[in-house]
Amino acid sequence: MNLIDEAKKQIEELLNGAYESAARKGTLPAGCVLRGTVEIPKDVVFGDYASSSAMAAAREMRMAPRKIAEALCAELDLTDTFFESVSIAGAGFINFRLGSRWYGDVIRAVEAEGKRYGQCDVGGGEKVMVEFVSANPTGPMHMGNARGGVLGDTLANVLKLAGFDVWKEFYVNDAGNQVHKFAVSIYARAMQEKLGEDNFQFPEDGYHGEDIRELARGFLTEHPAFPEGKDEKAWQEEMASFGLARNIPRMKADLLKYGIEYDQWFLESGLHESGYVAETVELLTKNGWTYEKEGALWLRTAQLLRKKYVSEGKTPEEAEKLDLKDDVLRRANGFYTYFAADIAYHRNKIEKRGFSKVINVWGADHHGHVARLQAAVDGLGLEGSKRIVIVLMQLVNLLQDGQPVRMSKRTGKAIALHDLLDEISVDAARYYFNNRAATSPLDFDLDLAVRQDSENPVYYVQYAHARICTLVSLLAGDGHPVKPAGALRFELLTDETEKALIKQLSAFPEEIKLAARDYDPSRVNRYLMELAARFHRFYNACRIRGAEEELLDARLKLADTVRAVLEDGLAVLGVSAPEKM
RNA sequence: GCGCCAAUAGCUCAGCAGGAUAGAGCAACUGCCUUCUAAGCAGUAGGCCGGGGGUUCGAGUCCCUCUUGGCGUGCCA
Repeated sequence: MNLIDEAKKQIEELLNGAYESAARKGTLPAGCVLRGTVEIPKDVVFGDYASSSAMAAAREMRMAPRKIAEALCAELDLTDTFFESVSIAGAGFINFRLGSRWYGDVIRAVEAEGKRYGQCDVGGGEKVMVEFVSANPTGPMHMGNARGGVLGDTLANVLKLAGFDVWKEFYVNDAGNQVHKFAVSIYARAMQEKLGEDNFQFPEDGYHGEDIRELARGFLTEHPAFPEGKDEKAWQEEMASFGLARNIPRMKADLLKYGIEYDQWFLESGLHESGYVAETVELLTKNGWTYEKEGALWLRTAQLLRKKYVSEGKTPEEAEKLDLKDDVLRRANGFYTYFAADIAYHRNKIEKRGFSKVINVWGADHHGHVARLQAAVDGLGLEGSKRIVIVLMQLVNLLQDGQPVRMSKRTGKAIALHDLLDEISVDAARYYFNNRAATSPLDFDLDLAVRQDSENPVYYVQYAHARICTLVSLLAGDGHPVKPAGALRFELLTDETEKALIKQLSAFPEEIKLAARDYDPSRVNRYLMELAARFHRFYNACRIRGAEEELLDARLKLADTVRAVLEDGLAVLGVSAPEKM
């Protein structure tokens, strides 16, 4: 149950009812509709909830906001509501103060719903896919992949709680140009092993990383006859398969260390082999969106984009002015581009597998691709602009000693994921990578992340959980087990820290809802920080052990309720909730 | 050139379907453990929310413009 929603809804109903009777009595003009929002004021002196309806209605009613507020308040009956008092303040805010019943309701709701507390049904069982990381299997994963992995996995958890039917997928680019480069690179290293470093030229645009040398050596161990018996091309093909067969399980293992598991690892090669890419391109041709030029087959991306922009509200003149380019789908050499495969892949997601929404976590450097992909899928008649959601993630700046470390796959300087985990815990990594909204760049300071002290905010949250666990078991030893909520007197919880803490408990379902709406799981981090902070404040202000019996029981229950929500919230993040620290 | 994203405390960032006196963490300073975990709490200090216009009863939040930074603009993926 979302008690914040309930409270807001109740205020709207109260005010609408008050307006109707005021209009009947003639204290307010009839025929108006109350607008304005209900929100939680920053400062509790203004009450627990505030409505701006009176100010919003001022113009339409031709009355001073405070006069409107007074007329509304005169008609309010708070009997049997969450609220005990109402007041008018400032320019015409109507401020509501919660009665004690509401606080008990929150704790009882968390107990009654158990693990379901925090869930909501905005998803309505809608089938959605979250595709994330999808790193090239031609080399080790780097920091950006780690962030994407944590972001995607956490987002999937949030969407599940919000009532979506979530499928997690990794798109394996095991076809196309970069696999060719991969094969050529291994081949060159293998030849160098055989002939000596200086006697075989390594391709300039090849992959220079040490991992390629290792793959070459591994290949030679299994194929001592190399380079005899087959031609260059055949060897390279075999090397590509060999390398992918090594790298893909390695990526799976690395991600699993972060607690990231996929429902499916989807192979790009399958789309090519089954003819699905060719068929998709044909479909675009049939729809009139392609043309041939200089031996290649082109997509009329510019035209598709203009159509998309106009349907999204731009005027045709504005759209015409944009400098847009078409894309190649099939090269002059007969091979399909990555773009063609990607269009086919999204057709597969939407048309073949029936996902009503596909959410892709991409690095911000791919942003130029977003609208083009959506427009292309529009061209297939599959509502790409509506169904494809791209969460753009700003890149990770790796810092050491406060100085940026340049990362480049080509020069092989990428910091590998499994190395990172040797340094810091999974908990710290998962919290750290989810600590910023995807839209803001993330500085990853190696020296800072390695520190296992209170510097890292994850410990602040975990500490609150551990503190409560100790407390609960200590009191159980004293003969004070946590009791069911039904028998407890929560109206005894009158301290400001107690009320603030309960209000934060009530916000959990709302936070999940907003995190799902904005595709922003980092909200959960901030929520938990605040919950932990309010607990620590309560803990310092209100003693539990030694308090009078009924108060002790109510406070202990409150603490234990916080523990449960911390545990569930940390679970969303994939972070453990330790009982001792 | 064009396009996307950003600019808030010394540092890193929240706050953005407009609301009251702009918040947190880190860093600095002052207090609080004979009583439930001090990985904690309380307090002090720190801000023309990049500049300028506009819409509004009301703008950090929306619109325009300028400045600065990141990224993109491949028959790469």
